[in-house]
Amino acid sequence: MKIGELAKATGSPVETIRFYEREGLLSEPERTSGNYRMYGADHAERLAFIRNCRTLDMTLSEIRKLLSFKEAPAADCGDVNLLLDAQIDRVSNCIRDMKALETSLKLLRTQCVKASASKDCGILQGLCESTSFVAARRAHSGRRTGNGAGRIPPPPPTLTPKTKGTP
Amino acid sequence: MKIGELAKATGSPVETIRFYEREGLLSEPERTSGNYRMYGADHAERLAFIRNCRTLDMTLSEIRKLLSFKEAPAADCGDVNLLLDAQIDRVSNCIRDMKALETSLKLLRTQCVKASASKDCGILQGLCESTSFVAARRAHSGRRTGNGAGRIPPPPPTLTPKTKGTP
DNA sequence: AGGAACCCTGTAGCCGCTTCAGAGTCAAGC
DNA sequence: GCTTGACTCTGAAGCGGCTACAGGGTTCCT
Repeated sequence: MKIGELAKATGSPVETIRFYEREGLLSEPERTSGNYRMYGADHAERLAFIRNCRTLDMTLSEIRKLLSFKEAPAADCGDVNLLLDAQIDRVSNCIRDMKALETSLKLLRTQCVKASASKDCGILQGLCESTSFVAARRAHSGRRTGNGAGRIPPPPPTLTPKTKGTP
Repeated sequence: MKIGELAKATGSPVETIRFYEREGLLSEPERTSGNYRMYGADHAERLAFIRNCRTLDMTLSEIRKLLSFKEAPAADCGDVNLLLDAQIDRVSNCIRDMKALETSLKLLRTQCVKASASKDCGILQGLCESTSFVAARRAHSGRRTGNGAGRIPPPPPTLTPKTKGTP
């Protein structure tokens, strides 16, 4: 099938399929005389696997690992379990953090029940101060070094104005 | 104070402060004769505001809006409430989705309790199929058009191999 | 005077796509 | 045969929110 058909069959955008090919997740398919990609059932299956993993929020590098396990059918699958456990951990932590965030937001929201002038708005004032509303969300969530485009979400700042000074 | 002092005072990396300046969230400060940025208390306050908002996972464009409300002290703050409500909504939806994800992952995890050969691993097999493990996580979470680097998290695929065919 | 610790600008990288520009291919209908 | 339109191709750039360099300049302390 052509790329558009594969796209329809799996529900993935065409561009994403080409992207996975560039990334080495999908092998390069045969081409027609007109240079169109032609896919078979094996490609569709592999793509479905990838999309399933993505739906479970795994990174592409994790998916790469899983695919390599799939390709070594005699190997020990213990690492698959580890990988999944790590993912479950990440998601659980994320839920915990998001709940704290929700609490902070709702608390902040109570500071201004009815519309008034901005200068009297308890929300804007709350956002100026440091401690109370934001306190819940600090530390934890093992900030994976490297980048910051937090999927699962950003573990951003730690905010606690230190009394300045150069020690 | 110099940028490093501001950084220490607010707990934000120096590079982030420069980044906010480039993005127009912080105004350009005065410079010393040696071209060093020199900040005052007003900058520190504004930066604290921004970091608080980021801690609450607001986007920079939302923060820009909030800052503009702050700067128009006579304006109606109803939109601040709306903005916060939208954020609360997003976070709540995210939590719901993440819980479904957690459920899927844990279900999948039960498919392989003890390490064996990859080819017999229930997890890898589960990831090949489409329905069961992944089913929880479909539709909803209003995929904001534009980009895909989902903060709060990605609303990825919809996977349901349609019976192919060109209708 | 020398060296450490800071600061500057500018650019590239992270993730997982998405979107675009500009061109080519192919099947159907006239 | 010729046009139309739907598809496909490549390559590069953009999103968000930073982070991390490289290659220099400035200040402060000894």
